[in-house]
Amino acid sequence: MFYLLAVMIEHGVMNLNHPFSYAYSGVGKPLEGLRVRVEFGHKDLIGFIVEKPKEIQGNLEEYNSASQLKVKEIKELLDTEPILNEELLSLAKTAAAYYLCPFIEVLKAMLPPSLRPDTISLTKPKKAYEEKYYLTGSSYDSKDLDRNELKLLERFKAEKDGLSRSQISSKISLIKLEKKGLVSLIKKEKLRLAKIEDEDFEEHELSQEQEKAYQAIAEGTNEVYLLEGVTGSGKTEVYIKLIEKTIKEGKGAIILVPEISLTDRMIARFRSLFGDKAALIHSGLTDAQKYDEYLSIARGDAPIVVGARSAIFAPVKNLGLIILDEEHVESYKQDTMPFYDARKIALLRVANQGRKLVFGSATPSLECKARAEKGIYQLVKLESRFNDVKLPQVDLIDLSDYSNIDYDSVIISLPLRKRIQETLERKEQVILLLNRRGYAPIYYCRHCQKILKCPSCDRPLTYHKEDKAVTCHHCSYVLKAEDLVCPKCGGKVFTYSGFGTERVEEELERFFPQARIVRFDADTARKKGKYHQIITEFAAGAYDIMIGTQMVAKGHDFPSVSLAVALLADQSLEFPSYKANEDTFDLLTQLAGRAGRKEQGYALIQTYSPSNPVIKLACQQDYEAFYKYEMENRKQRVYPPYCFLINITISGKDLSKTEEASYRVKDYLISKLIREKGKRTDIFGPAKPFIEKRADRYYRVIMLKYKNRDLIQDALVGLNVLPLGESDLKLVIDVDPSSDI
DNA sequence: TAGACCCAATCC
DNA sequence: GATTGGGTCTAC
Repeated sequence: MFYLLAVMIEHGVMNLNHPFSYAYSGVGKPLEGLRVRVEFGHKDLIGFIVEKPKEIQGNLEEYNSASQLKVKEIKELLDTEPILNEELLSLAKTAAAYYLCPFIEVLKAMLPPSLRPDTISLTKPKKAYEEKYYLTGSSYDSKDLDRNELKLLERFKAEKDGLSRSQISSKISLIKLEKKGLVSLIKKEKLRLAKIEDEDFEEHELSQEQEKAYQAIAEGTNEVYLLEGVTGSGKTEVYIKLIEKTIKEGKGAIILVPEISLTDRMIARFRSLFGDKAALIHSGLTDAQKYDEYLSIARGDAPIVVGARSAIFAPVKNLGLIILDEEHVESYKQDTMPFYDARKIALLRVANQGRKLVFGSATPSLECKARAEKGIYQLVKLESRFNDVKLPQVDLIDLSDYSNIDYDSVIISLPLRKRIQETLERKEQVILLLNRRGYAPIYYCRHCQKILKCPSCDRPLTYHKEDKAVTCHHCSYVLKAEDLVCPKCGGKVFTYSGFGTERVEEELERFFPQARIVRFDADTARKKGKYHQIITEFAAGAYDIMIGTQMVAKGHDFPSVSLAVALLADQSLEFPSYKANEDTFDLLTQLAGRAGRKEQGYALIQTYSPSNPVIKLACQQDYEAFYKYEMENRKQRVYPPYCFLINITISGKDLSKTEEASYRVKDYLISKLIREKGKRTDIFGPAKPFIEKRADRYYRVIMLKYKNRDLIQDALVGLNVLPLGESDLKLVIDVDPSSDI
């Protein structure tokens, strides 16, 4: 007798995305959900048992000769119990089908490195133990102990957490005490959890409005809620109360924030309320920490999970509530395999489970808001701000109006200069946003005007003055700015145009020599700990002005900021994505929200298009009006939420072969979706994406707009096994892409 | 004619 | 994804 196992192997490719049969005739019973070590071809790989093992009578040889397979015996069972519970296992299956990606890739995304069905998991940290001496006996006659032994015994009595060998100087007394059975060496699991800085939080009673919102969700019968509340309306307090209730009912909760940096405050707050019942999960933890946090969640020791995107897969026992804060933020969507969206996964996890899901936002995504309006989600609003602080007043500065511009600086207009000066005089802080790193985005030869471009990506290189380098922001290409030679004319003199944060910083230093200025972008935050350092120092008032990329707008609390400025709002508006309007509105709202946490603040928007409706609505801080405007826009152009999108990207090293293949893919889709089904599905492209070439590969995108996924699922599954001709050509499917380019 | 090189097939 | 094995090309 042996067990026949259906095993998925670790290679995350579509043509291996089916179970392979293996045999197990060793001791014990293999289970669905265990990892195994198997020989696949000629290599040892990790596999994952995906079905309930079948008992087969007779021996393996007989079985193999009866079937045409050459079933091999597995080499080893790697786990003693399933690494995923039933819910997560079935979630993985659903997600793999929805995102059209290999099942094993979803598992890898769900599990910490140490538990992944992946060869690397074998070398990753496992449980750590710590050996300490503990007081284990109590009956002794003090006459039998010498002075040193008694002294040591007293220490043991005082130290409940035990003493490690190195903490004890008198080893002889220790051995004597051990022999007398009074102390003994005990091996305990050591948790390598992330250190949380102690912070004091004042927890307030809920306001009437907050209480009402809490009641609506706590007593509602819906599964999904949208908690719509302006910045500063106190959504977090409502979350906390909901989680308290969930814990009291003996259930667990997950709360997601869009970025790792925002988990700091959240976890600190939850640890101060719930102690070690709150676990933290995000990709910035060490592998050991991820493993320990994961296990303490899976065991039920930590029923509350705080985290970024990947925490949506946390194995919370008896999960009752998921909260997704800042629901509209695009970082909930992963832009690499398996391209999942935490919002979608959250919806899958609450479906038909008697659980609740709360989406929170000041500017909900159109999809979410539309569903709330339709009554699919229950809409709960928070309309007043904490302490009744008024929303910031937002003013426009028209950059196309010459009277605003002093040619001494194009980017820091005259009215802006005045407002910064006034703010500094009041000893208040200023935040400036420019969504572009580096000194200048264009670097060109003074002699022949040739713009330097990345040889791999064909996009202009950015000049970084501080690093004395020109770099490509789409790949890792870097050139030293010294002794550069123009590839076209051999010229040696270069100049630049346009503005990046570095250059604005320099301008600010020129205009406000007395001000303390800090730059906050991926370049200055890169170094470890710098991110946090800049935020805390700025919040503590160590600087007067912060200039940075969009990370300055993220939900950090800077009480002394009274002026927030978008230096060039047109920048994000002109981005060729159907979401450009929404992203711009969100960014400007988010930025304005940085000003005036204590009392009314001000925001300034510099723009070349002051009559643009999105900019105007952002100035009025009118989300509802923006929602109506943009819904109409989407309806006209048929974009989500009026349809769903799928992007199919074909890439290759050879441009013409890539194009040829993409037309073949389109032909396939036409034959499957239009001719065969007779259903109307819109197929667009192949088009050149915004970044047509990246790291020596050319890209083409085909976009599908559809309304009913069931009707196109077969065709999509077929796409994954479509022969592309060249082995170098790649096809990637992105379901619900975060943009259409 | 060995070795390089490329592609398609196969992996249970 | 990685390897293999067979076919073809290439240099001496």
